[in-house]
Amino acid sequence: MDSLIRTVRHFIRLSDEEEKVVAGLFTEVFLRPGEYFLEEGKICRSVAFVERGLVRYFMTQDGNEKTIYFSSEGEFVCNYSSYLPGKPSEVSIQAVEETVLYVISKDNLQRLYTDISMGERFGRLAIEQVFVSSIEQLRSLYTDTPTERYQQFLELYPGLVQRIPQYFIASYVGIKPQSLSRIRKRIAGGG
Amino acid sequence: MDSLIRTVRHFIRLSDEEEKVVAGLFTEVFLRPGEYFLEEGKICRSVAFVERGLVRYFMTQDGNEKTIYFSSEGEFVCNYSSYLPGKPSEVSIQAVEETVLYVISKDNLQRLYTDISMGERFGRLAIEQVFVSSIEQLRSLYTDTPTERYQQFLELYPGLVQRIPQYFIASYVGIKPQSLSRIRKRIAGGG
DNA sequence: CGATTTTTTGAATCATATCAACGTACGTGG
DNA sequence: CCACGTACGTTGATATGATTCAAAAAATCG
Repeated sequence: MDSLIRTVRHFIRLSDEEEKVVAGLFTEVFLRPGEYFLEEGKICRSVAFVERGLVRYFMTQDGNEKTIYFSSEGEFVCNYSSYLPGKPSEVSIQAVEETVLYVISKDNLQRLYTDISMGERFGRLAIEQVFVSSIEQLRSLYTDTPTERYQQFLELYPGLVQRIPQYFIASYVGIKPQSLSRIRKRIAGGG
Repeated sequence: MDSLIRTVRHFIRLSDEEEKVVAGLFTEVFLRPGEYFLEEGKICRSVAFVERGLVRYFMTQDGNEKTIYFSSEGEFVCNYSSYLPGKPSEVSIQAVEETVLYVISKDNLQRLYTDISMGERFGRLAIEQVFVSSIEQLRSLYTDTPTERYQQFLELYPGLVQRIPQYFIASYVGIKPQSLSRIRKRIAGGG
């Protein structure tokens, strides 16, 4: 739980006693590639911290999947659109590779907010961080070309291209696999 | 300040005394159409609540503006990508019509967090709400066509089409004004 | 009313989508 | 160890929809 506690400490001060409380609120969950943290139609009732590995968020539309987001080491995982209002989720969250999560239930997160002295502050700062990264993704969708977005993906998740199917990346970039294939060819060739 | 206090009360309990404190932390700001809450390149140092009117977020790219977001009555306005890390803003926030804002400085917001008993909770809940709407916009960009997004805009901001230039809406939808004009023609015609 | 801004329209162009076929890699079972 | 099936990636031809450039029409403002 080291990296989780370190992350909490990055946001707020924790007494040694509180550290134990926090650690006790999370449970370790192992996911093999393809296993789910959240399935479409179900209500998201927990938040997770990625200790190791990678997950993707995807939606099913007209029979095929659209990957819209990735979360990797050190990031928090949750579909807040389902978790916060308690509505059935429109997206699934699935492990892309061998993944270790520290999962906290809604009830336990409430306890963290109330029992830890700076708990609410932690909640606010953590969500602010996730929020800023989603704004950046929005900006990129508005202003960057698919080619640029693919290259940014390469920088953001180095080494990942080799490990995951290209059609995950294609839909994250906002295009079809065939088009990504052509873009890659163009990049490799003339520039 | 009624609607602001009502919104705060929607999230947390406020004593009568705290209500006065909160009201004292905000200042009323009037903006005429075209005036700015935040200009590109400057650091966003406050958060605002829209009492009346409408603002747009836009970026300048290759000489022309791209509107990426609107905030209207009852919503909080801030470029968190600038406000939170204290970096120069890449976007401007501008009044589209006659707008009344209640503005709170970063310092005063900190006071709200610390001096109001459930202040941190309010901060968390308020940003959660904004966050969920940005996720919805992301989802829409990934899965909806420009035509669908335009129709959703009509539903989301009814009556606004008549009051603001179409090229604001076009870039919000993610297309050029000429294309929106053609889409509108298609919708008006065959369906 | 005249000037300026915004919207519409047309024609040509560009990029991605689509449909379909083929190539390649991987893993399983014979 | 090889043959086969499946999943993934590439490629080609064509279609679709948005973009671009340009100009005209319509709306807005002083």
